[in-house]
Amino acid sequence: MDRSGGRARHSGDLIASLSGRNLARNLHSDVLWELGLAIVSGRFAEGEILPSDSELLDRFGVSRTVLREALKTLAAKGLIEARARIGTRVLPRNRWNLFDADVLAWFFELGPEVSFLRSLAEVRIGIEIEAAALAAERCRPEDAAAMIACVDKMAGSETPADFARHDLEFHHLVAKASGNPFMASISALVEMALTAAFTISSPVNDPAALAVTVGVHRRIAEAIRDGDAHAARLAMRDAISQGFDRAAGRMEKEG
Amino acid sequence: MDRSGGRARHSGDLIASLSGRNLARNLHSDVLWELGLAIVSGRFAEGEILPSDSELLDRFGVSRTVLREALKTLAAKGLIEARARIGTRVLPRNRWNLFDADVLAWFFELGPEVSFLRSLAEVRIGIEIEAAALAAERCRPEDAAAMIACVDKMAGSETPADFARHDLEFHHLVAKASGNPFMASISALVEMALTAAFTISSPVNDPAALAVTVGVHRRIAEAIRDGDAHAARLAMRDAISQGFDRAAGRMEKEG
DNA sequence: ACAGCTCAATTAGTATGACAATAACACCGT
DNA sequence: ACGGTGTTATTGTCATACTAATTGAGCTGT
Repeated sequence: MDRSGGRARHSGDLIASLSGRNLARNLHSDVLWELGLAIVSGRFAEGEILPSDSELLDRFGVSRTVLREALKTLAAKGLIEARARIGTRVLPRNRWNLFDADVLAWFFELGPEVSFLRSLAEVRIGIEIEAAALAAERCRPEDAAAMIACVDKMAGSETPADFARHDLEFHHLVAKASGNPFMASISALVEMALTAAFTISSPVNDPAALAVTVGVHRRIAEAIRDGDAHAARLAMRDAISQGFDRAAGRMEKEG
Repeated sequence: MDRSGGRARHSGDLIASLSGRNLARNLHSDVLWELGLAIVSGRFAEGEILPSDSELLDRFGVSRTVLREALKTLAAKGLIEARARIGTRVLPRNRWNLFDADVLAWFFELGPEVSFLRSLAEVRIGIEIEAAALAAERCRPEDAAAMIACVDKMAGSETPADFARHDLEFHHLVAKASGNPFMASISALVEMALTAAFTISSPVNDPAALAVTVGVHRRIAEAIRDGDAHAARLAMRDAISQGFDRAAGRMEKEG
């Protein structure tokens, strides 16, 4: 119907741009996003059979090739499964690949609930605490120096976007210093998502909050530099839960 | 070449069966696996342009439809990116979706190195420690009872496969009790992968090791039942690192 | 009336060939 | 030397077949 229409990808666009993703404007990506959003939002419920090829063909006005490639992409992300004579079924949520950038973006596009953000923050705590501890044991002096420098840049940030970028960079440095590719991959994803959601509630306009945030990040960097895994754990937990509390508090106040 | 041939998916098959995946034997999945393995193994290096459509068409002897759907699936998993006139490029590893069941399976198919397994175990520690702590705070009495019952079944296991299944079930119960869908999703994936790798080094044939393993799992369940998040953390860390140490030790001993 | 079988209908899977859009590169005019 | 322009290779899209798999209805034999 409104295929050529509004194309309102608000938070999805933000996440997409943060992740360095090329928002290619090809047909199959349009269909993909529309179907992905419909599934994640529950308009196509779990276990439900979605319309047959020919009906979707009509609805989107694209060729079978395009439709099928979009469906294959959804299948690759674990959202659907196609079987002959049955149709294409929406898989239960526990089969979805929640750590896929697109799937996450679809959740955010729909205006994620606080419980969703909390779950994500909990994952972040688990992963990054461990990453900080590993970094304390493994990182080279120049890695630690880069972290300290990054904290200084955070302290000097003047806009929320600036602050968010340096914050992101800091956590990325820690993840990289952990020497664990999974840590780097997952924390990049989660941070990207949460940053998109939390940039609004930045501490840059509140000098006291800014000082606290910068201070706790400095504690992380110094603990890592000193090889103190235990202190690094504690400081990282503080940093993340503080950030979440601040954002969640503001969310509940505003909406 | 040997498209119709041996189809030797050893550890991949194990992971596939554990994950309840239907190993559909359609053409596009054959092409997908062959290309996926080639990329993960580095036969198509990061940043490299892989052969054009027409060349791959010849090589695999399939239609363009099939080839393109396989490529779209790889693109959905972040392994490749196609651009007109440029070709299809293998993306850098940090863009790969390492938490995809297929991608993990390809790594295991190639005989994962100890460092790879260690990285996975580290992720598991981070995630499951947090899951155990959350479970301690949130779970209902009947959840804790189910965990205790599961520990009993572990203690009574007689074959490595039995033990692995109950072990898996235990950690699944913890993840579910945490109330965090991401925890459940990621721990399911990681456990599945590590179980496939570690079933060999099961403690069932060593009564002393079995007692230790069962004991530490019982400590987890009891801490969760008592709402003691701190104790749950400690016990979970012990459980996972013990398991990894045992498996890694055996791997290095055997070759 | 029942059990089992066969066959038709439906749906996804595969094949093929054509054309459109894109972008690197060589070419040409200035 | 430079800037615009056309060529061309490569992916993107379309349309139309045909194949394979699987369900379910209807048929058949007992």
